[in-house]
Amino acid sequence: MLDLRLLRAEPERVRTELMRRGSTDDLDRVLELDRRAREVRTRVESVRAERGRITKEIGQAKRVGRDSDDLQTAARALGDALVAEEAALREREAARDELLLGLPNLAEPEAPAGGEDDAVTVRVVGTQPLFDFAPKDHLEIGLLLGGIDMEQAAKISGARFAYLMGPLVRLQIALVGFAVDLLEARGFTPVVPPVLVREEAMFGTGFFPTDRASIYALADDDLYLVGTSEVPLAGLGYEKILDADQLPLRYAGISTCFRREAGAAGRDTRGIFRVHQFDKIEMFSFSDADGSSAEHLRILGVQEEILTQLGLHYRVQDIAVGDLGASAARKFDCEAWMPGQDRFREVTSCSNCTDYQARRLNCRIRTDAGTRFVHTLNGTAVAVGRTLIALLETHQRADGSVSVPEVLQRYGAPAELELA
RNA sequence: GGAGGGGUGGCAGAGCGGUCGAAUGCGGCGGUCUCGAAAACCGUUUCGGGCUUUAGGGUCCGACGGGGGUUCAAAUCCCCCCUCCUCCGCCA
Repeated sequence: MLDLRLLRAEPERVRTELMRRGSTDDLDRVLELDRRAREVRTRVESVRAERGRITKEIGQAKRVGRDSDDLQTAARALGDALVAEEAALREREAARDELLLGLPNLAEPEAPAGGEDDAVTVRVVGTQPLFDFAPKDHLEIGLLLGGIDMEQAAKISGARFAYLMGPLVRLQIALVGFAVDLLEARGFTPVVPPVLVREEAMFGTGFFPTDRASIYALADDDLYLVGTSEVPLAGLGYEKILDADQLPLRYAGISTCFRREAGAAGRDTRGIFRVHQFDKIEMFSFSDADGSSAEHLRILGVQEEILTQLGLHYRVQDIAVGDLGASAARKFDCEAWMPGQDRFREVTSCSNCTDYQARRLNCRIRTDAGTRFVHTLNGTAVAVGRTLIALLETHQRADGSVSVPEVLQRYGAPAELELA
């Protein structure tokens, strides 16, 4: 959520900023609704003040045993007059807030202009793996290894589900162990969070109302399956005033993630690249306003460290403003080379949400000048499914067997994955 | 799932229709005292919002888990929800 006071004080600046992201329609309506809401609020509050004065007088009269019927009549009249005004106030403020909630965050000035196709490549790391045979894609390899069964998953759960089996489970466990060790060494406290959350958490992180269609909802309970542990990790700061001295607070969430993939019909239908359920380790930081850009780069650094240690060829993309999620002010994606697709595909993503989520979550620190919203940041450490794809395809051999990076062997993975 | 008891400021804890944004204690901050410190003593100490302001403030409204209701008036009475605790049942 944007700062309403900023909208009032510098509407032109906000308009220019929102123009970069392609949407200014609601801004003027928010300002107009706000003006109208405050108009009523001023009236309502002065009537309430008047009634309060009379009510106090009644109390005094009662104590002395004096008659107060006239005062009571006057107070009742004021109260009756308030009913309609208060309803109007609620209505106008609700209308204003609903639109305000839908406005996206202001982008960092450095974020590239444009949309989906306008991401700027920051750097390319490693070299493209070369094969003296036609490289297979991860599904072929997975089948040869006996590590993936999607046909049977389709029968019991539907499209975009998979059984991960045998050697790939070993690989996942090693990946998780490796990542948790590295993250803890970088100051991130490991967390296994709730994956079912209330709608407040979804609003607080900005997934509602914008991305409601991508979230699974339970039919019989008012709970939602998280699409990322970013949601419950952000929830650690919900309605809280944090200790400023303890920032940045860093957490690494380990969870299964659930996504409906509505609107992605027909896209990436092969294999486990885009599925409804996957496991992910996610970094999340609560930072102060001054430190968030540095924290963002720090998170990106950890992501690159992981990809490098896994022996993957990747590039870093600076995402253009038009392609940012509602909460993000700046976003970097790491795209790993996937030989089976012969191109770079997203494996991690990290966003600086500045104070946008914090304002919705009401997560603050106390300063000499009062309370201030923190900044929140999130970034993928390991998205298991997509990382497996990159690993299998990058380290494959002609017969379909796969060599395993040394770091993962240290965490219990076999030196190579043999054909089933 | 059943029965009962709680949710009040950073924490503990009183208040149970009006003078209560809230006693008291602890903690925090400022000061007195001291060479310095401790102790003692004095003062101060919630958050959100409207209006206003020569920018330090002034003024008013709202908030006692959340929402609704009764009343001239609700922390206090009634209803619903959330949540914590105790006991019973069930369970990895």
